[in-house]
Amino acid sequence: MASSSDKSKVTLVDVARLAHVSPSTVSRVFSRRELVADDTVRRVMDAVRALNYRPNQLARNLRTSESRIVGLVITDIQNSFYGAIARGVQEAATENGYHLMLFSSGEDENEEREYLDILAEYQVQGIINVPAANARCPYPYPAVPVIEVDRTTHTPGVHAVLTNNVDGARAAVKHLIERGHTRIGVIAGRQDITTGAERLQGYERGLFEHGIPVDQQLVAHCEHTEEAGFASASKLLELPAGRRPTAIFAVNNETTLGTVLACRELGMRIPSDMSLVGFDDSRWALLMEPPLTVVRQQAFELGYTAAQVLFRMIQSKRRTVPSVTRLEAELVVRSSVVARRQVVS
Amino acid sequence: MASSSDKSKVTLVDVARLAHVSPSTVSRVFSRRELVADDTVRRVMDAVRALNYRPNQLARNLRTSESRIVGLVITDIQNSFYGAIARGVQEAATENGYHLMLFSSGEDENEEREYLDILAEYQVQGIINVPAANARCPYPYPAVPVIEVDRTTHTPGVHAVLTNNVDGARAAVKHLIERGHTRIGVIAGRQDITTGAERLQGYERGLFEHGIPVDQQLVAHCEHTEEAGFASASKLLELPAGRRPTAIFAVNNETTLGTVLACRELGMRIPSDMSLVGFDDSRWALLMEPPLTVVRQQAFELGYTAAQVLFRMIQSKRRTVPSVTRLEAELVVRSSVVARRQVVS
DNA sequence: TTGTAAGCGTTATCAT
DNA sequence: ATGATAACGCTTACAA
Repeated sequence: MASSSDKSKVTLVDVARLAHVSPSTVSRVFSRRELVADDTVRRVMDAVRALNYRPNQLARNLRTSESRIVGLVITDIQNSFYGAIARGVQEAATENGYHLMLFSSGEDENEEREYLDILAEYQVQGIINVPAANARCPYPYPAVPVIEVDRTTHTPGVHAVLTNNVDGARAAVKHLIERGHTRIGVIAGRQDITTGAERLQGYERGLFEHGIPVDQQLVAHCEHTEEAGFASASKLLELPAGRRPTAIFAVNNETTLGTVLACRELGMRIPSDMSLVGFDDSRWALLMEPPLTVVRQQAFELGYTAAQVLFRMIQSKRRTVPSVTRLEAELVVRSSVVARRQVVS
Repeated sequence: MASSSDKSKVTLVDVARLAHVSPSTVSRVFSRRELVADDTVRRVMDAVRALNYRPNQLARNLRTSESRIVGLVITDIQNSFYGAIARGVQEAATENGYHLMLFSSGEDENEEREYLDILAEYQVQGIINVPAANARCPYPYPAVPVIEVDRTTHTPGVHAVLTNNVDGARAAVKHLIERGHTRIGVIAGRQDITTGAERLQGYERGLFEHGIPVDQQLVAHCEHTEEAGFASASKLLELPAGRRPTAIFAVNNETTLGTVLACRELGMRIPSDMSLVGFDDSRWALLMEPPLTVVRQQAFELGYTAAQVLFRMIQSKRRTVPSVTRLEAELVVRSSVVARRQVVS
């Protein structure tokens, strides 16, 4: 069992001493082994094993100024959508020999700012960020590349990997209209979050393309939370019969959840009393009764792609021209939309 | 706008030069400000702002050997149960001025081992780990404190924060029995994962307490995944009528999901054709039709508590006596269990 | 109250 | 192929 339970940290120098070589040789064994004689490598590695030596990355990184850490700041780690993004980022990071420092900002721009600061102080080599609403003057660190994912602040020079929200929302609205709905409510989210804004835009465009005017009474703005979605949906559902929507489009998974709960609370059946299309797929969308029709984002790919873009930036030192990647969203038709006898206007 | 877009890193020395003080003074302004004259502090802070200086944590930590990083290794970041644990850990970490390095092992003991190595190399001050199945000789780093969460390897000397799985499972079985079920199937998970083992044990004890013998035909072992749960549940559901269970208890959220899908696939209605109790609550359990009766774990608290224990260890240098904390699980009765006409045996 | 100097554990440069 | 030596950016005795 040797000395494997040594309390004190064992360093390069200890290994060097035991192997009867200089510290530089030990270092070379780890970085550029081909420059070291086979026999010496063996001796060094024996010592490494004997002492159970592991290089101190802090020291190594200080010297090389390569932390091999990337930062990920999301708004809510408990939302499975962001969980999937995180998994995508982690997979790409691992593939590239990087590691992940993770923060969840809770949609608070100050917290977010603080986390970005901390990441910079830890000399991360890149940051992937889901910018919180309102995130103002965003990136104080021209030295570290930042990729925005899911949402964007439109900061000049910043890369972004986003969903094609406009087309996703249009597809949802088109589906609803084709099934005979004309009074379509929308839980529109926040307009200072690009996903909310773009999805509302897609909603409006979808209506416009079918010659249906936007009725502001059917547009409910709210926080991107289950509670806010519940409240907003309730308002729509409590409209008098003639002005009440026959269908609702909710722009993210939290508000969709709130909408389902609101329907349940008011005793409205989906889809017979109210049709519903959500944004973001999830297990409960499938297991719900009826299974929910949704616009599915490529969550994992969002994270994975963002990380890819980041590593490409890191590799090719020079500032690449900022790109915006849009991943397509896909309408998944299940059973939460009823076909209405169409009254052609 | 000054020189805020400097490309090259600005260091303590730059600040010192600009403020006409020594590096140590600048350092003291950041660590022990009360030792520095007010006037000097002002001059230094002016320089800090002018240069947009941020301390290099890598260097600082190398010097102090305090990385202020804790590692978290979970098995699946996309599982909302572990997402909640991660959130708990992050919250506690932030409260204590620590930061989180996150890895998701995918239930692979080799990956897990690699991540633990990496964390050690980054000089993390503690590790919170959901040990993967089979994780053999677990912690090679007596120098860094490890807390196991959710599951334990029973390694001597390691702290653990776990759910009271036995009682949770007993409560589920008791509930089923009280509703008249005697043929209760169990999707038992893996026995080399303590959660699986303990929940099966709770199942057996629950039966025993009511004088019902364990029928091995009703015990299905499987991976902790949706697919495996689906397969195992299908086998149970396809048993000939007389030997088929009237109710199923599934030991985690993934296998519960698989079980629901299996029922759906075979056209069996819950609860009229088959009653079901799951382990782990989630949004879909609530939204399902019928809403699912589950044993709810305190996921967030699991993570938060584990981190608390860890920070207590870090603070009080000396090796504390290893503790096992058990958090209670709570039966949440919804509508997935039907009451049967009881045939008293 | 402030400055000097040594050193944390590595790697890079230059010799040999 | 290997070794001496000087950094990397910071903290901390110790001195002044």
